[in-house]
Amino acid sequence: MPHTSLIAALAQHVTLSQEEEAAFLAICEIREAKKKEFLLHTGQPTRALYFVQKGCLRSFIVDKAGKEVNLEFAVEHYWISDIGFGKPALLSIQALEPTQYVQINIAAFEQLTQGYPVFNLFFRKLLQNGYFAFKKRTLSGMTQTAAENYRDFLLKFPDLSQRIPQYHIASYLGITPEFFSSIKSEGLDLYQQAIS
Amino acid sequence: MPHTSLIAALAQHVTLSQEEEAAFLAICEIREAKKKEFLLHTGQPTRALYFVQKGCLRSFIVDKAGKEVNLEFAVEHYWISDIGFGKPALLSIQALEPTQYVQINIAAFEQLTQGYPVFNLFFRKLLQNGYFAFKKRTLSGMTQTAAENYRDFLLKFPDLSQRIPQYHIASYLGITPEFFSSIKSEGLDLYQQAIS
DNA sequence: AGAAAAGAATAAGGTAGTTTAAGATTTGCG
DNA sequence: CGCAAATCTTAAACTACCTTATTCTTTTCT
Repeated sequence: MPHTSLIAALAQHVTLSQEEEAAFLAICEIREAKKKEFLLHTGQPTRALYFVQKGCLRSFIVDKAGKEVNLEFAVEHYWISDIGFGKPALLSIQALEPTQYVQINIAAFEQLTQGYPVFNLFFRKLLQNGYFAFKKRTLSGMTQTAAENYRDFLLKFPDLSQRIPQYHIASYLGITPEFFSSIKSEGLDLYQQAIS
Repeated sequence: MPHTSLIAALAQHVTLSQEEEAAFLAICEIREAKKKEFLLHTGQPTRALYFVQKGCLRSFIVDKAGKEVNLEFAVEHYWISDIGFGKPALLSIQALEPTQYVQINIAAFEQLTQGYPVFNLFFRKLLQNGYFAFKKRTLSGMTQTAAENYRDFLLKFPDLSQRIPQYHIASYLGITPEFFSSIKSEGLDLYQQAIS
């Protein structure tokens, strides 16, 4: 059952009939990305959304100074995408590990909503969730110190710090790898507090 | 025609029949808020979204230190809301000027989508737009200097700096009123560049 | 396995933005 | 109008985080 986790993810938001489920699966493509492979480059029209079955993807932008800034990580059972469908993508999306994912073409999805309106609701909820999570993280980023944000990261992605380079985490936290290294060596107590 | 601007805002996203338009207007309530009046308090269940016809609303949170952090301003023809419908609101929403707005109850809206599925699409687009705009601003905030963010603010809300206290703008930019005051006195040239 | 490349730690010096505090100016309101 | 409260400015001391540079460690590639 290659789609088990995907079906479970759908069920979180909507209840589907057998027929709807099948129609949805028909537009899903299972794909593999090698480590460092790009699924989307900034500036390309956004054509798909992605659901990670195994591995890890990141979304990021390049700032004026040419530095990459990580926005989101998507590990097992996470959705990820740029958002301005049709418009040129703000973000790039890249695999940080060999990754197995489901690709859902937006045009095909729009088609699908014609015949099965329930997917409008599904997509709406997905967007709401993503927007909510992003807003929450942004707010934390604005009002907390870097060490506190790191603690939040560890709670949200318990094993990810063992799987990807630290400079990607630093970038996600909005700090330099050097400063990240220094808060780690000082502030491990914060994490101890968090998990205890 | 008290709803002219609202209808125009709908038309940006979807094409509606007379009947659909009427059905939508039936669930809209026109309201007035006095200056400083709250439309939503953090922690309350989110029940509505708002469309500003005249005036200005802000959304904000209170951080751990007790300080208010402004997230979004909504002036004429802007939508604003918390996003985690049903869940306790992350944000508070408050009027910064005497404001005339349209309130759309979420439960009533959900009802409406039963009979008129086009509103699922509408809402989805509204969310996409909001998410996109928020993401864009957040990214700018992360990669730009405060003076550059201020310039972007002036371009997006040309007259708002004359209408509301400056400390609200400072809060929106994520800086203190004192530092805001200092970048203003130095960096007006940036704005001159921007509008020329 | 061994060379090359990528990543991590540490340290010194620098800057954007904060804090605190005081004074100046504007606004709201009886 | 006139006073009180709210808002804005300036400035000095301070802090979180950055930059650059060097060394050490780990991973990747052939």
